[in-house]
Amino acid sequence: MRRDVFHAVADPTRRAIITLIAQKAMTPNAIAEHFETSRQAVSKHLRILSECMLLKQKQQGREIYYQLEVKKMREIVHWLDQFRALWEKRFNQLDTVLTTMKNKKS
Amino acid sequence: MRRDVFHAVADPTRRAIITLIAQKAMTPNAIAEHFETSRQAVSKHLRILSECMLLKQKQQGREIYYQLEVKKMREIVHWLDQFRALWEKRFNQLDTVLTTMKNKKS
DNA sequence: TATAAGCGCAACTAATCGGTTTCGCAAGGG
DNA sequence: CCCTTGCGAAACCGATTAGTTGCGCTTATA
Repeated sequence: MRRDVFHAVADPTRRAIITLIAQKAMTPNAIAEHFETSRQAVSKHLRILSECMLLKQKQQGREIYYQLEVKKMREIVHWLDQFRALWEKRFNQLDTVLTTMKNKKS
Repeated sequence: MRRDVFHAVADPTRRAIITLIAQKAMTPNAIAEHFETSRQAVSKHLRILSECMLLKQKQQGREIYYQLEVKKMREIVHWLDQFRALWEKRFNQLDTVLTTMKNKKS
């Protein structure tokens, strides 16, 4: 069983849930109302998100409020950092080309 | 069959392949040498990456060189942008709003 | 106190996943 | 010309997935 942020984010419904509970804590029922799926399906997604360490939860009577552990999302950003240089290199190269053209003109 | 960048990135082997072919184009065999798995398994991953529009390929004789379409990775970055403001919450709300406005402009 | 609401958990199902094995085809090399 | 090499595609396998249905526990409410 693979449980990491990348797995959490792979499913589109899960991404929608993540976006939903990023701003404010919500109960499973409240979340389920935003989708076509059942409360139980949402609950399963919440369990996965929880196993991926992506959730903060707070019991309030018989209701459980779930909110996103936003910091955890930065793990994806960190992995993506290795590519940032590559797609910025394109701009740098373009800059070089432009500079060269400009210099040749003058 | 769900084929998007998030699906591509969900598998750890696929992430390793992505990292590998980000810098320079490689043949399936050359890629497979970096892992425990077979050439065929790598080929399957390449097919998936290709369906996710993450590959550039170039035939050279009987060899096929695959390289990462780095730009496509930015789709993940764009999705993550919605959380950036949330984990930079150490600023007060006005600062966050101003930063968001500034980033959207540039 | 009886009933309803909110929830997690377990069992089940069809679909999909990552991997292997096998095959066929095209391109080099002796 | 044959043999090897590099590759994709298909068939198959066990494991995992996302979803459903049904259950039982706890908490609120009439």
